[in-house]
Amino acid sequence: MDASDCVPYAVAVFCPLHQTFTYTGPPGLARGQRVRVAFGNRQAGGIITGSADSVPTNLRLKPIQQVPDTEPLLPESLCALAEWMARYYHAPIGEAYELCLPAAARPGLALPATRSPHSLTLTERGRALAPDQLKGAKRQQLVRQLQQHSTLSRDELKALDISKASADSLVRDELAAWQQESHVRPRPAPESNLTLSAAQQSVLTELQAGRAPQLLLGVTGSGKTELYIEWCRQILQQGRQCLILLPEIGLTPQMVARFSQRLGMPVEQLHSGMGDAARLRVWRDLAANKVPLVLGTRSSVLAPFADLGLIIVDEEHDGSYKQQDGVRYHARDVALWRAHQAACPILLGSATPALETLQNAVTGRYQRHDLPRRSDQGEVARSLLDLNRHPVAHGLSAPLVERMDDHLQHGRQVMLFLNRRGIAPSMICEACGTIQHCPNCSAYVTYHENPARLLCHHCGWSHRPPYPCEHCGETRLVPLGLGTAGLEQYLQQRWPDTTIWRIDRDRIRNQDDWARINSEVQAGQSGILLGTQMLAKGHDYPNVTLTGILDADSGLFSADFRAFERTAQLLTQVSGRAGRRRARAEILLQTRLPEHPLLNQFLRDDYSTLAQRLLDERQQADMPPFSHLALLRADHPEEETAWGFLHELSRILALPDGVQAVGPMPAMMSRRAGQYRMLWLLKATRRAPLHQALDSAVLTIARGMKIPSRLSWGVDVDPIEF
DNA sequence: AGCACGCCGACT
DNA sequence: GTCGGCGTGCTC
Repeated sequence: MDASDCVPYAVAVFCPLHQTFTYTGPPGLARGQRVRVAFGNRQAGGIITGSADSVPTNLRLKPIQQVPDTEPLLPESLCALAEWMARYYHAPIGEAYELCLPAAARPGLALPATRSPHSLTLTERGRALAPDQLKGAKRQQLVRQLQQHSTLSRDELKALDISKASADSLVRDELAAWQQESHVRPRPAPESNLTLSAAQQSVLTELQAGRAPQLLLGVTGSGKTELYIEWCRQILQQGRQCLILLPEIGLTPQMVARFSQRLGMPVEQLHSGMGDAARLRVWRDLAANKVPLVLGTRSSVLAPFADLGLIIVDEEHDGSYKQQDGVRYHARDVALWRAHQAACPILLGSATPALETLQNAVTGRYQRHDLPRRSDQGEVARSLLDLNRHPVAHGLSAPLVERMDDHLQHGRQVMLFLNRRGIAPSMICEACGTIQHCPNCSAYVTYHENPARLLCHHCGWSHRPPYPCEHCGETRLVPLGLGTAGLEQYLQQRWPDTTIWRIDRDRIRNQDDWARINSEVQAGQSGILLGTQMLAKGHDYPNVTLTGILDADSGLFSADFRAFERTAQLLTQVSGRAGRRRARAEILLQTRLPEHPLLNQFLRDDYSTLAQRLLDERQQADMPPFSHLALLRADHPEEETAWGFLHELSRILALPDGVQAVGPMPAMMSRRAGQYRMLWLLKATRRAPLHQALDSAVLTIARGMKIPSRLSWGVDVDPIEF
């Protein structure tokens, strides 16, 4: 092609800069097409955002090096999403676009052909067979499943706990065959194989008629999931696509199995554990409208749905929806934007909605629906145990131990909840009394047994004892406080014949561990569950009749204004695990502050009432959702440099009316992985002036300020961590 | 973010 | 004399 035929294009280059770059290329390239360009003295991937309207005349434009695809890979809906994210989150434009592509597509090079995975289907003989004639329980189960679902993918087989060996044995007998998954879009079974309760049916009817974003308030096990599935079935039957967002730990294989069983069709998932190739396949099939439903974690809200018909955000209050590095987006808020753009319904589900969400329901921006508890759920009695008035050993007060004995003797399960924030197994020096810090972070180290190690949960630093005290150098460090590991030892010793399930990050590394322990506990054998925050995300535990919250106070003293909200959610969620289908369940909260208003309100009020009171306090204090926050962040190996950078910015920047600033000040975790973190907090009642302030801050930094070397900075809109 | 250019300290 | 420390500046 003659160079004179070339036309200028605006390209979002994948680098952290707040601007597009102009390149020349052959005419006819479209917005959303991938390119590879020479950038400085290296190559980089990018996306064409449009033709360049004002061509800079003073510089020589470089030509686009490669155009790997003939069509735009990024559909218009995702281009619009990237543009909106860059604007709303004040993120570099290239990073926003890059985030919308699967990792395999980011270098701007030709993509490998993706092969769809194999799935199992019955042969003519297999379809005619009565499963009972077959030998082998697994084989029978598999044939039954296949007769119900027609095909099962490898993932679904795994979810049903059927090995490849059992499948292969059917294939050998010519009852089933592996086939390349067809390119026809799976369809749900037309009729549900379960009946909704009257309450569920009436809420579903309301939901389907709703227009605005909708909030579904219902405890775990109130039947939210069945509602989700039945609504999805309706949307899928119209030939449209559904997105189900789940928190990080919530994406269990059981959830996938439940959806695919009830819908009678395979469903796809997207989560961090998947490889680039698998992700790319789902991504492309979504764009081609060959995948009708996705269950996914945070980043799946950025997937290229061709015809989005419904978005459901389960556990919408969950913190794992907020990305904490790079483009700091909130998947729930992005989901709201996408639903608006696609003009499709969106449902936020939670037993403990975020205060922001509840307030939107109060003002009528969202429609609220309450799903009542199931009638077979028993009463729950909540009470406080004053730790000042009872003897305590290993974190357990005498009355709690007594109640535990009683419940265990009756063959019930007991759940103990330990908030890591409160009772951390830190290391104290016997010689001088210093509690040991991580050498890289402003956090205490924690102590782990088996193998014995000091380690930092924030940067991964670890050291084998003996370790010299950071203050006096003596090697006389002993564990202080109580972690789950230490408590587990004690429980085992005190109740030697009782099963103890430990549920924390050390014991549960992946979805399989999580699924296994959940089904073990659900089997109902008497025992003690001991766990941290993860318990709040557990499933129904019908045989748990006693819940002990060992440190109800922890979290009450955090400087974070969301501390009470999070505590109320945590206490409600943990309490919600227990006492289903049992006449009476007990929840005991151990506290040193028996007069604390939040704890006392928790005893008598439900979450909605409690949350309304917290909202009133937020209004008094002019905090979110009654005002809006944004952070400017600076990280640097030297505290002074990080502070100086933000201070300089605060000096130069003229803030619009209605925007207040706080700081610069150290972040709550002021040092992490050897970097000091400083924050400059902006607050405003209305969003417009806040965004105006952020725009000029970004412009000032990018154009006018010299940025010290090794300094990293960024913006966090609607921050949840300070 | 990368990457080169450039200007001062201890090494074969 | 140079190898390399990282401060500074730039990327169409």
